[in-house]
Amino acid sequence: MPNHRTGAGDPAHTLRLLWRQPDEGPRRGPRQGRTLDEIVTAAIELADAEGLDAVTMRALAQAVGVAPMTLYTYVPGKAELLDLMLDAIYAQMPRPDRSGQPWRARVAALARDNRDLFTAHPWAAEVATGRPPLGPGLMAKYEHELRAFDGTGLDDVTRDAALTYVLDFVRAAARSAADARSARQDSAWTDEQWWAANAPLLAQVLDERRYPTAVRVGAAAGAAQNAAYHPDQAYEFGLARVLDGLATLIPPPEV
Amino acid sequence: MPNHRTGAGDPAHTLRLLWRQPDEGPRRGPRQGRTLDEIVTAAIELADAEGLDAVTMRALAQAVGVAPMTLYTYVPGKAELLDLMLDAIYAQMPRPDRSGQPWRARVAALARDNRDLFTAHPWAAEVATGRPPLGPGLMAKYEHELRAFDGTGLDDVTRDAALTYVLDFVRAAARSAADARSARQDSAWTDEQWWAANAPLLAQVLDERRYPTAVRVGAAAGAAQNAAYHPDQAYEFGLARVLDGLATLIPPPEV
DNA sequence: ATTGTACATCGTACTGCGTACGATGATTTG
DNA sequence: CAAATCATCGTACGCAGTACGATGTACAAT
Repeated sequence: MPNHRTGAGDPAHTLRLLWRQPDEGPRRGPRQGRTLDEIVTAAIELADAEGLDAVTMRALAQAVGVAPMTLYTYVPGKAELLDLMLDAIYAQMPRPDRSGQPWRARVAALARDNRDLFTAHPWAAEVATGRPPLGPGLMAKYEHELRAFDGTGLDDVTRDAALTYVLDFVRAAARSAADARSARQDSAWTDEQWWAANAPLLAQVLDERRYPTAVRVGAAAGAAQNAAYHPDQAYEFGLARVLDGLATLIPPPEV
Repeated sequence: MPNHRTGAGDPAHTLRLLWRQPDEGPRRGPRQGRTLDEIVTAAIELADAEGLDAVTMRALAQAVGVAPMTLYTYVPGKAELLDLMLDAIYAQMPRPDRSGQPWRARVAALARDNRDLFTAHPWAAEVATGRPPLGPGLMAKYEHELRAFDGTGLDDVTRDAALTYVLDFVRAAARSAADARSARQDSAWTDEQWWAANAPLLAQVLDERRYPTAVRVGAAAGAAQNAAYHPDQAYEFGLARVLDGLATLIPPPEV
């Protein structure tokens, strides 16, 4: 699959699409038979159901009932479509008021909200957002998530760094889970079968005197997660570490 | 680019290649004109210089001076080639004895070693290793890195989880850096130009009353890193958090 | 020395991707 | 009603991984 990445299109055009600013001017010629939202929604559904690789311009065109090239009258190209998809799912995230809770609960909740996002839309974890889709969805998300650090005493720069740190952790965990998922789909082998196929051959070449710690710890870790990689355990362990790591920056509440 | 992933080939065949176990039996017919190591080395050099996307079977074949289809006599397919490439760069990593140092220094050093790996071979950060290349390189790496937690009192399962946590953090940081790098290469815009192109249009649509925190913090963060994303700062901040997070699991040394 | 077999090499071709280009026809403006 | 504009879409191009089969080489058996 291509390296999926946001912000790859013309910035001005992309921004106009994200904020749904129609070109003004006389509207001659036939009207468009679909809306931009219909296209974006169909693309998201396709990605949810079959993965980002399944979102080809031909497949998407078929899903909305037009010819492939017709899509290019709605969107300059696939790059801009990805920005629109991401901003749309950001916009749909829940944003409850959590101002009454302590910071640790608020940050844990923000992590959970993002984890849920990646559960509902696993493809989103694959997309590189170094140049983020600066649309209304991302803005609302950013505004809401920064609020999780209200009252922690962090300065603005550190607040942004802390949020980035939490989001990067959740994304990395989601990426691992998504990788495992797509490996399961694409490959003829399940994880269990794959490890089982490797084990006997590995035993032949693996010298326990050469790799004593690796063999012992690997066996223990393998047994603890049933031979297959268990993303949930890694997530829970990591989230606890993330919160503890942030706690050293934040003074405990006065009791 | 395809979703790069290790462990996608036949496990038995892949393992045999990783551990360089030649098929026995009578060797009839012409000898091969290249060695597997030559192929793998050329692929790594190509990836280092031009990125993983540049490692096409055609380009690699040209680099080693054979026809594209000839590569398939050395390697069953591109999937197995990736496993070989990764295990080879793992094997080359430095593994100094750090048993005299405190755990925090040892873990910081292991993070640095991995960061250096991804600096030398940025493409490695893009590869999903849910089904890792179980070759001599990975084994040596795993053995050495587990030793960083010697004397911390962590049980084997937690030790593995802690190592995974650190490695995932470094990989995620490297992936962001690699994304930024490839965005710079592929796009006609530099990061600075891209943000500069967005700023004025964004100012028009961005309502400060609607997103007060986002606008304030975003401006502060942007100023602190010169408008462009700065991976080094995020890495330093994150690594300190990672170590603090692990410290809550590990009793301080007796003085 | 000769022959048969196994194997390395490689040319051709298939499918599927994003999308450039240009023809067609529908709709609105003058 | 004519002209301008624009949505729609068929065709085609380059590039990816690699399946298939032809060609020729080097060793084993005779």
